[in-house]
Amino acid sequence: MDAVRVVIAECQVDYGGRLTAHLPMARRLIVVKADGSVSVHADDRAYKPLNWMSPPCTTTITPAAQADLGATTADIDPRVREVWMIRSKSGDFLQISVGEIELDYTTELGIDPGLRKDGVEAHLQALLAENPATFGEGWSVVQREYMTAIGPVDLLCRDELGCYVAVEVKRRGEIDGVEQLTRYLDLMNRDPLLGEVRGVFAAQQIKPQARTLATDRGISCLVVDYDALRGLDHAEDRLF
Amino acid sequence: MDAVRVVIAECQVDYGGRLTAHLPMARRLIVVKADGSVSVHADDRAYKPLNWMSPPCTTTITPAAQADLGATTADIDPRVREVWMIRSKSGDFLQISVGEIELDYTTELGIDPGLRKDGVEAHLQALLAENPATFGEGWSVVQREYMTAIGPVDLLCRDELGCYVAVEVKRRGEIDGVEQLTRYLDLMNRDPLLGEVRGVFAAQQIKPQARTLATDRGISCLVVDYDALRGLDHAEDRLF
DNA sequence: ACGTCAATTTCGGGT
DNA sequence: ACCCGAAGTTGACGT
Repeated sequence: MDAVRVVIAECQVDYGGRLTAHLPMARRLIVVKADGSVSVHADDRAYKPLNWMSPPCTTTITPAAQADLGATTADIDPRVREVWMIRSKSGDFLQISVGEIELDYTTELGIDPGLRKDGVEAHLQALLAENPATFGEGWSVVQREYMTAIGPVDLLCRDELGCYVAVEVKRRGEIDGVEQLTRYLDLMNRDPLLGEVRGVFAAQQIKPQARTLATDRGISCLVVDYDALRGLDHAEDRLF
Repeated sequence: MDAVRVVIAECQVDYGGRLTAHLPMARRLIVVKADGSVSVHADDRAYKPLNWMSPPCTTTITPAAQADLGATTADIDPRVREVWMIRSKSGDFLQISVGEIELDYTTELGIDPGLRKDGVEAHLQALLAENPATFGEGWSVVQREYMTAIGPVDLLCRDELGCYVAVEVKRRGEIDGVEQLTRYLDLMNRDPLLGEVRGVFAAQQIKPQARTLATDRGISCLVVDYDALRGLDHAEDRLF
């Protein structure tokens, strides 16, 4: 069924799976997408639903009269007209007890052309790789995504003295990124071929605690101006 | 305006802010909530919209004819009937160029009674705090959320010999949790008042890599059975 | 399939 | 307001 269904109705919701959750009866927006996913929204909390079921999952709709026959645990709310049971393969379930329905609209949307993004971490890494002078005069990039046993280092560089430097690139520099770079440096500094490897933590923004931790570990911090870098990039495009 | 608005329409979307993104013209589901948030959905990707604007933000709707007057950069798609400009205070914007509208429905949902959850990390921590024998005979809990300079340790305990033990509680134990506990232990072991502090990593599930890293650092791992603990809890309720 | 890491993460709680 | 950590995180990518 390749369509979206939008429902506004009184409903009560019970979820069981990685946790259990309950929503008392109230009027809400229910969206069923072509992928089978179901989400239940209140009129706040931005785009996050109160409760949901991710695809793949299957929905079974039962009239309240029949659902009643199987109900042994508790009385069914008399307002309930039908029960939607949505199950995933992992055993999660979302039970929506639907009362009065105010809107029930189904339509086809077709395939979406998809989203084009610009400005994510990968672009920042690419721009830095093309402009190693951002780190300092005489710096060069040895390799992007330099593989180690525990994962890829974003940029492996050499400084003006030829010393290796591992660069961790983040859009927003937080403590996790420093931990990540620390793990790489610990490993790389056991490799005699590389000699002593220094670390640079490069991000558009660096949180104070991340900077403190980095400094404490002898890692340099570099705040990168994405727009300026992109400008450099465009300037080069014009020159050559 | 305390209401939800559900629109199904042809639209093109342009976002600028922390990154830039573009969606070509296609039929989509647009949801405007009472908090002012706007989200644009395709019929897949579960509950995540293709693009959105989080509250607080303000929406200005302009008929295409007028929007055209201000258009200097590019021709406006002739299918566009009105332009929604949604702006946040931080300068992010979401521009939705709306074409043919298939559905436009607005209604009040009222205040939602809200979601009740059970089984999150806080509950696991509370159950462990009430049942320190889970860690071992003769263990006691000194404090929950024991504050350190770099954040709160989930549980500070004493073992059967009276030695301090820092416990990190997770629903799912992964490498980040081990790093977190390691930072706490590094700090606490500099405090002469505590003496030597050991570490315990307690979770419902522990990933192999997390276990390996923990063991390597002298941190004990404990897999906790949430249901059994809850059972203990209920048993106690009945006994006293 | 699993592990790793990014995300316009979002969301809630504390200081 | 910022900072921190949890989340039913979700999602993409590589092994």
